[in-house]
Amino acid sequence: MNIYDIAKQANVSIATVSRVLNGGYRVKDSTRRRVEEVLKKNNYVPSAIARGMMTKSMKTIGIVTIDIRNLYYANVSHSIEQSLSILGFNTILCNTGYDTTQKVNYLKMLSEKKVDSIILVGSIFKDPELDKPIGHIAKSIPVIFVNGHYDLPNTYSVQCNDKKALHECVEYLYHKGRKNFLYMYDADTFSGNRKLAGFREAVSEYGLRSEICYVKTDLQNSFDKIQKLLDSEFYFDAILTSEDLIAVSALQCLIKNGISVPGQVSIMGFNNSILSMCCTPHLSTVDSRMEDMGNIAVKILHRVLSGEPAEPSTMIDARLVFRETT
Amino acid sequence: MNIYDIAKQANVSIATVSRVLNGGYRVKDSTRRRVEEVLKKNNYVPSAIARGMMTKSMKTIGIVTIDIRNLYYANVSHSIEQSLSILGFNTILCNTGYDTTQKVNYLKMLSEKKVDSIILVGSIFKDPELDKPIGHIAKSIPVIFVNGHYDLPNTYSVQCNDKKALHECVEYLYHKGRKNFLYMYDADTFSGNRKLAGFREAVSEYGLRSEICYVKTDLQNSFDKIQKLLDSEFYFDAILTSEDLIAVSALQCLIKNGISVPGQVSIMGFNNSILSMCCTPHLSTVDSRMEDMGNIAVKILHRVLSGEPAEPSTMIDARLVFRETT
DNA sequence: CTGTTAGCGCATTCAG
DNA sequence: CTGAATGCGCTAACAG
Repeated sequence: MNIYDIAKQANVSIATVSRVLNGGYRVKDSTRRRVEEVLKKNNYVPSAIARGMMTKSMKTIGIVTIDIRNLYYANVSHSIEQSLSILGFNTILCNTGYDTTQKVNYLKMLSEKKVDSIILVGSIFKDPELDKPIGHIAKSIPVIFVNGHYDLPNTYSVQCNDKKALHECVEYLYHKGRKNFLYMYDADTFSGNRKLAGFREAVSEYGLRSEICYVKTDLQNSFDKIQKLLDSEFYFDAILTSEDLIAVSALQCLIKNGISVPGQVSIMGFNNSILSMCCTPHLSTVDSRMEDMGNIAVKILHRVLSGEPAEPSTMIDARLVFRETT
Repeated sequence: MNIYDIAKQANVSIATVSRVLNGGYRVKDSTRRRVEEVLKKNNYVPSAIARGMMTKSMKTIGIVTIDIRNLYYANVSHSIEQSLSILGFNTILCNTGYDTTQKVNYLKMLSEKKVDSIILVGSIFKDPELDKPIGHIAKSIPVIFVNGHYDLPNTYSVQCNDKKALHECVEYLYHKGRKNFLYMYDADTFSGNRKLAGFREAVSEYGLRSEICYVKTDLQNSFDKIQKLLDSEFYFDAILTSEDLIAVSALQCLIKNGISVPGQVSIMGFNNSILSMCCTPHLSTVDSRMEDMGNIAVKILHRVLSGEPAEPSTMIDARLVFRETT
């Protein structure tokens, strides 16, 4: 069932059918109704792919993330997908994992499918192998980075001011009398690096003792690392993390060791995910405004696609949320 | 840059270019190499949409879920996406929410994009408005239900035996001496109904006192409901839920009220999500094998798409996992 | 307001 | 092994 069939049944030309399909302007009311009737009767569904052939657009965008099971990616992706859907776009989801080859491969698939844009959410590392593919793609379609940044033309980024947030966390706890800080992080992403930088900056600004510890995004691994630290000589009275999950694990470990939180040690997570409400005591954390990030990314994209000028880089502030672990 | 440009540069016809693009059979080694060189040099990317025009396939499937932020949907979707990616398919993600209109609209968009199949994960309710659209779609492409079921031709389902799982939970706690059961559920999905049925069946089989309570998938709402129940006359010593999140909330409420878990009350969640490990004590729960469900769904789909026969309906057993709340 | 025509970029006959 | 010709279903001029 295509427009030819419809045209025949309605006794019009395919051009007319196409017109009513696209808003029905410049077509007489009576014939439009006639065509619409035939359309309904046959349960006609236009082929977006034939349409895309002409318009050069399938009205779909690709979103590239590490792993949608991670609550941060899930939240941002959801917000992007919803905003996009309102604009009539569909979303191709790509879970690349941490492997560069995978990422390159996904980017290639998206290129072939002629997506209207690609949004990379937090999935970019300081990986030189990605420079070329991304640069190449940006030559034909806009590329948006959510919590990432590439200094390339036709590239836009929306970031959360993670650095400032970490700085403020340290500052807050310092004013509460904390002097020995542990920072646990799980990823070398752009965002991860900024958080780390914020921590380092603040810690040196206030002349604090500190330790930095890399862990996997995994409850057990974080737990073990904390336990090891507890058994070592490093004394800490404040733990900051790059992810709620890590903070939850740290919290559990401390409690198991009979350490009072926030009595002896303060803990803060990051992202304000549901996890922060599932542990006891409830976790203080940083609201990285995942939903806003997604919405803003789409707003920018929409502007770019409409040919309007758009900020190449926008940064929004996180918000500290204090609950029971500080 | 299209095959015409390539053909010209390589001094061959477009047919030859097309051949090397599709495996390079029936083309002399030397000319194939020549074409491949031109391909590389120009950084040629074939247009999946033009290809789709002929082949009637864009190599993409649609996955329809309620909300990817829900850990259950995220896990299943992730597993589907990954399996599909290996087969060369991309995935269009749709978060429909609970609104029927939205669902119908998404189904329409997917139809227009000519996806090779649609996988509905747990997103189907006993909603008669969906019968027609789904039935219509199934006429042209296979439709797979993950934790759902429609008795339509060209329709396949993979389900977790939720009913049996709930039955076993009750049975287990009964043998531990529990006699007063509370079941809290959050959704009227196919799966939700089966869980409820399993609970009812077991509770009546063992002659137990029981109460059933609907809550929103939301910490606060569950908490309030439990508190209200605590203040009422209904006494319970076992809580079963349709979702880990609800169980976590129940757990927190009991603890706040000074009730010992599992001393006085046992609690079990459902899904074995990361949430079950974030609370204290760790939640006993049901492993609904989210990853397996996704893999199986894709395996079935692959068979159907290859023209091989496939089971219209497959059911796998859940596994109870006992931690610290039972 | 409506119809005719020409592609979009590719896969696929069918000849050679 | 290779090329010429055709069509997938639609949009977009361009005429009328």
